[in-house]
Amino acid sequence: MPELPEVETTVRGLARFLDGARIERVVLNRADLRRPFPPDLVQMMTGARVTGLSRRAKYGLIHLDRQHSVVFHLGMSGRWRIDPETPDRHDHLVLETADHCFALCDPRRFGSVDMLASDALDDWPQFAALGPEPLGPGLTPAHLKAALAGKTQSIKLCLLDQRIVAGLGNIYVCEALWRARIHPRKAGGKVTKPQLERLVPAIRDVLEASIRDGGSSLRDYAAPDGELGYFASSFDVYGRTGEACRRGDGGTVSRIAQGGRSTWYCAKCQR
DNA sequence: CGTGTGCCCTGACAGC
DNA sequence: TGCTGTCAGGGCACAC
Repeated sequence: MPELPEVETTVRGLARFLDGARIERVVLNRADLRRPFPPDLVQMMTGARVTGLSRRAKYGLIHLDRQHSVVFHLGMSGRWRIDPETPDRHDHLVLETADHCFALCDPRRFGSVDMLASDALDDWPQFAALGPEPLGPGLTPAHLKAALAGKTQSIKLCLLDQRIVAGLGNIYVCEALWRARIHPRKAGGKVTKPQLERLVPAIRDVLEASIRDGGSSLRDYAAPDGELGYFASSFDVYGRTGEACRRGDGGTVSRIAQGGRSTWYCAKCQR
């Protein structure tokens, strides 16, 4: 499910019921996802109070009052189910507070759960390698200009590289390139300055719009099996093979493969 | 170094 | 009603 907006929405949804609560019970239903669960995860979380939740790139963080933070990644198919009515065979980690139950469900198991000292999060290799947050002050045309300099790789694949910008995935890269009218096959190093100046707000706008959509669904988040997904109706190109370009330029949305994944774009307006 | 490929895993859907 | 093939929001290990 998750790119940055979905993780942000998930973290906000979890925070509503988990922030400040004491974790009374922790159940692990298997030993690993992408990686083994931390060996001391259950012991550290059981009885701990949650002091806050946050997000970095596509990672969600649960901060505990024991100088440690639990870091989760939802991979391709991960989601948190709040107060599920029935268990799911892919609920791998389950947390219980006095009032609520939280199940980390991930059928494909591409996700991960790690635990780190809260004051050393920035040193964690996975975090240290990340580029700037796209919604923070670090994402500027100048940053992209420098990060993309000399790149022969396509701009599509460059934007999926979490070292260049942190948190974009396949959907929102397609959407941002469409908004900025940049051809996905254009070499990263050859994207012009005017294009970069369009790309930065395009990235911000598409992420912020999606977070707003997610936020509007938070109202029902506590519903049994409440689930946050993508808002496909709001996509302009993703998955729209053969449809008319929503810019109204007479172009048609094409689908190509890049790096083994699909890209959708309009050849008429994206150059 | 930068770049390209394949794999991890389950489930949904199309076509026969 | 099966089967089979393809594809899916991510990231990493490896080969060149």
